[in-house]
Amino acid sequence: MAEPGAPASVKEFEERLLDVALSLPKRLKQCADYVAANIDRIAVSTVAEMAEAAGVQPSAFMRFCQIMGFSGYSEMQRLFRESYVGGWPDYATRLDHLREMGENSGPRLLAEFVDAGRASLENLLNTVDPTALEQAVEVLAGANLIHIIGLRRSFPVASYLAYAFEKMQVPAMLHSVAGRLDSTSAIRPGDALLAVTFSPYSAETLDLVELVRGRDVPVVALTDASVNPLRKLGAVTLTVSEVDFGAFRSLSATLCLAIALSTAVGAQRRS
Amino acid sequence: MAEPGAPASVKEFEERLLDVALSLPKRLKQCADYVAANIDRIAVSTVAEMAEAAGVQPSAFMRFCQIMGFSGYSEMQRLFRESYVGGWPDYATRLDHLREMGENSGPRLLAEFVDAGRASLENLLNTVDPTALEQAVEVLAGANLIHIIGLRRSFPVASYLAYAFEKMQVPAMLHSVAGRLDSTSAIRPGDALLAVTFSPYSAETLDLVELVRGRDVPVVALTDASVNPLRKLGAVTLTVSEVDFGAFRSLSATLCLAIALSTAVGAQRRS
DNA sequence: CCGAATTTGGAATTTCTGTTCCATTTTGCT
DNA sequence: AGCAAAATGGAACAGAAATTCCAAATTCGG
Repeated sequence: MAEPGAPASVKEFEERLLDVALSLPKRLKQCADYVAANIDRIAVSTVAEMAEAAGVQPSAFMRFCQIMGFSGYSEMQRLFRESYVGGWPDYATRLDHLREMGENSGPRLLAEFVDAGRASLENLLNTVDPTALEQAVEVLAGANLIHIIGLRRSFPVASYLAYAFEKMQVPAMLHSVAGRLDSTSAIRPGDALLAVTFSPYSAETLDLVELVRGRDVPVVALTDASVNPLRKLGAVTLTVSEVDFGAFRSLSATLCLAIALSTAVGAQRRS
Repeated sequence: MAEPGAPASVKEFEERLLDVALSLPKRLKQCADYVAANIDRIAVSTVAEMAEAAGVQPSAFMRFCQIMGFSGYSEMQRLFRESYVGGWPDYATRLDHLREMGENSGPRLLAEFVDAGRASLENLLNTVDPTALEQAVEVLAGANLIHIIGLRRSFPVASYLAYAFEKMQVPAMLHSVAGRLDSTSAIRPGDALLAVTFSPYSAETLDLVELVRGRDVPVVALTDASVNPLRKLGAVTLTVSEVDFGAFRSLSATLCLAIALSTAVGAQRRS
C-alpha cells in the first residue's frame, strides 16, 4: 500500500511538491499550485472537489497524486487525515490568540491589521454611493485615455489602477512627479482624469485636478470622507473610509474599490 | 436536503447534543459520548470508523445522526467539513458566472470584491507562518538598508512598502526597472532584499534575488503559495494566497501583510 | 412472568467516489 | 510542415461508503 517513494509527513509532502512543481505541464502545475495554496483542504475534500477547484479534470488530479508518489488520491488523503490534529480554531479564536502575543511582534500586528482591514471592507459597502460609482464607470468608460494620478500614500493605488487598465487593454496613463516631468499636455479633451488622494491632500494632485477641470476634462476622485476640495471642482467623488490601526492606515478598502472600478470600466468598454 | 431542524453551526450542534444526550438509550448514548469527546473526527472519518470507535454498529450511528436532526451521516459531516475549511466559496467560478451573465455593474462587482477581500484576509491568518514572519522582521530590522523590488502586479505593494519605511525613517530603497537603470551595485553586504513577486514571477525579480544571494545578502520574499523558485534560493518566504483571476486579483491580503511587516520592522528598529 | 414497544445487530441495497482506460489534442523536435 | 511523444478530457468501471430494512434481542409495564 505505502509506495516506496511516498511522502510520509506533511513536511516531506511540501518538499516533494517544491521539487516536482517546476517541471510539470500546465494542468498538473495547476494542481500543484492549488494544492500548495489549499493544502489543508485535502483532508476534507473529494477528488472531484479538488479537481474542480483547481480547474482540471479528476483524472488529471489523479495523475498529480501519482506523481507525488502516492498510489492514488485516497492514499494521499490518508496522510492529511492522519496528521489532522483536531479542529483548527476558527477565525475569531485565532485572532485572539495572535493578539496575546508580544506587544509589537509581527504576528500580533498582523492580527490587528487583518481586523482593521476586514472592518474597512465591511464599511466600504456602506460608504460608497452606488450611483456615484456607476457614474464614475460611465465617465471613465467613455474616455479616450484615462489619466491616473496619486502620490505618496495613494501611489500604490494609482499604480495598481494603471496595471489593471493595461491588463484589460484600456488606454491609461500613470502620471507621476518623478523627475519633475509634468505630462500635463498629454491630457486632452475627450480624456478623463482619475485622481486618488487622501488627507493630507498633495498639492500636485489638487493642482492637476484644477488644471484639467479648466479644460473641461471630467474627473473621478477616489478619496476619503473628509470634506475635500475635489467636490467643489465638479469631480465625481468616491468616498472610502479606512479603519486605521495606530498611526497606520490599511489600503484594503481603497484597493478593493479600485479593482471593482477598473474591472467595471473594462467590462463596459468591451460591450 | 437541509432538514428543518438541523444544526447550522458547530455551536448549534453542541447545544443540541446536550439536549438529547440524557434521554438516549444505551447504544445511542455511546454515540453521543464519543462524538462529544471527539467532535473534530467527524470531518475526516467514515461512519464505519466512527461507529467502531464508539463501539456500536454503523446503523446505530446513522440513527444517532438522524436524532441530531440530519438526514444522515453525510449531511452531518458536511457541516464539519465546511466549518473546517472556513468555507470560502469558489470565487474563480463565481466571477466566471458573473462574467457570463454579463452582470458587470460597478456596485455588483464591488460587492463581489469586498466579499473576496474579506475571505482573503481571514485566510491570511492561516497561510502566514508566524515563525517565518518573525524571522522576516528580524532579518529586515537588522539590515543597514532595505532594498525593495516588486514589478508589475507587485509594484503597488513594493511602492507601499517603500512609503511605509520612509514614514518610519527606516532606510529603504525602491528598485524599479524604469529607464533600465539597474542599481544593483547599491546592494551591499549588511543590507537585505525584500522581494515581492507573484505567479507569473517576473524574471527581473528572480534574477535580482539570485544575484544578491550570491553576495550573501539575506532575502525576504512576499509571494503566493504556488510553489516557486524563491524558497530554493534560501529566502525567508511569507506566503499569501489570494483569489487570482486574470487581471482581477485583489491585493487586500498582500497589502495587509506588507503593512504588518513594515510596522513590525519599524517598531523593532526603534527599540 | 407475559406481551407490546423499543432498541439493536447485521446483512442487503443503493448511491457516490476513486480509479482506469483510451481517443483526441497539444507539444516539441527534426 | 510533419511526425512522434506527451498530455489531456471524458466516459466507463470498480470499489467503498452510506443508507435502509427487518429479524432478533432487550426493556418495561401490567
